[in-house]
Amino acid sequence: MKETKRPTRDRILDSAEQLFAQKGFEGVSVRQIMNAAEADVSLAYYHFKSKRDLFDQVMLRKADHFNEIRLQALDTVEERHSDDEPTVEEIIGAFTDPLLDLLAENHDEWKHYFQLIAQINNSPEWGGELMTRYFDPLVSRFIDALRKAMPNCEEEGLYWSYHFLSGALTLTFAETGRIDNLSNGICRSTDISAQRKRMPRFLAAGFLALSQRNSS
Amino acid sequence: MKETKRPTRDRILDSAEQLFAQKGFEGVSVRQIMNAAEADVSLAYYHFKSKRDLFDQVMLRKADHFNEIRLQALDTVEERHSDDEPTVEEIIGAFTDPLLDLLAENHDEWKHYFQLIAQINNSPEWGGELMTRYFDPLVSRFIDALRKAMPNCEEEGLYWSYHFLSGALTLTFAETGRIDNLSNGICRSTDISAQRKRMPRFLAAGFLALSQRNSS
DNA sequence: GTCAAATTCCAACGATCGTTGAATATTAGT
DNA sequence: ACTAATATTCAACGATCGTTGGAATTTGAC
Repeated sequence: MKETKRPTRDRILDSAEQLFAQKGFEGVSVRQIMNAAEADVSLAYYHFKSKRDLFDQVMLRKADHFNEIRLQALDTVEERHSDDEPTVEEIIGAFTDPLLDLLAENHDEWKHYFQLIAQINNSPEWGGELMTRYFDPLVSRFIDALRKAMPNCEEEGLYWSYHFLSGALTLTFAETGRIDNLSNGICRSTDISAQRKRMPRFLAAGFLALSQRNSS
Repeated sequence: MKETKRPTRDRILDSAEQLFAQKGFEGVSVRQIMNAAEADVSLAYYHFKSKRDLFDQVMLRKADHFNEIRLQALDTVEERHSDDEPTVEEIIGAFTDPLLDLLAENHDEWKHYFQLIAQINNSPEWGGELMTRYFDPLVSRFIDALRKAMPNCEEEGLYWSYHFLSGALTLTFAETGRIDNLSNGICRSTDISAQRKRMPRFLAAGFLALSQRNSS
């Protein structure tokens, strides 16, 4: 039986995604990436313009699908509530659950991309620019939906709530193993169902707590 | 008037802290650090054993103070409630407010250390180990306090709640400017008082939402 | 002022970095 | 089979990497 090999360009992107996610952009050399991809160093510069371009293509490759499934989930939620308003927890679930589904169903394929985003999001150098470029249109749609679900929420509270959500979500993606250490094995970084059960509820409660204008 | 210069070792640590925070460990060379510190390259290896040792000393330098002020804040809260139980929001406030105070009162001195921790916490390579090494004793004490304040909370929910807290907190520390972009200037990454007003309330609501054992 | 210790400067090491040009092999269209 | 485009290999470029040994200087105790 003939072994059909994965195209070189894809193998490079795969290796780059994994190594960038583990060591960061500067922590990995082009040679290491091409070693992992089992291809000559110079092929990196045949298929991509530069190391930075390779990095951008890694980000781009999955960003669309990343956004689409969440947009679909939001559409589904909104269609289901054609006459009334969806709950905050439902909206947040549409934001987080599709990603947790990806991880649960195809962990090997998505794990490193998620870890990459976790690092980007918390990088002072790239976090502001890259996250904005790749995910802001989607995020804005979700914030619109949340604003409708919490008409009394002040704008500032809405954005800070999303910010807290973003931090909680991306740290979960990072799968650093810290929660495993801290909890002495009670929790596991890779336990997707534990996350799905708790994250939307935790975050929805936070949103609602900031949605009530009050003095204190 | 004689200009008394900051000791070389401290200048190296200062520059290293800033550059590691901005570009990551591998993103900065020892030469760049020593240039910023206005000292010869080889002095890095007189005062420290290696680049990695320099990094560890940067982490260590402020970790103790980092932990102490929060431990004090927790003690104060517990003393204030010698007869009853402190609220979840008070405990979380003791965890976050001392840090926000540092940032508010001495932003230039602490900003980069906070950003460094934000990156470490989300790094698959170092997050698990380093955060555990430097902050776990303190975190365990806070989790103990939270467990007492929410006696019905299941252990797993408790740890996941802290995990979400940790992600929200560290992303806030990262000051990436993303919330500035997303909110069109309504929120600013550096607005400490906005964070202090919202973070404990948001997170306390999340904790409480997961503290009630229920079926769903 | 002397002398030893602590600190700084200078020059360089081998290794690895991102990147490139040109030669070679493979594929696809005719 | 011939050709043109696509893909891969090989060797190397200058720059920079982390690190070191040793000479020169500054400091502090007596």
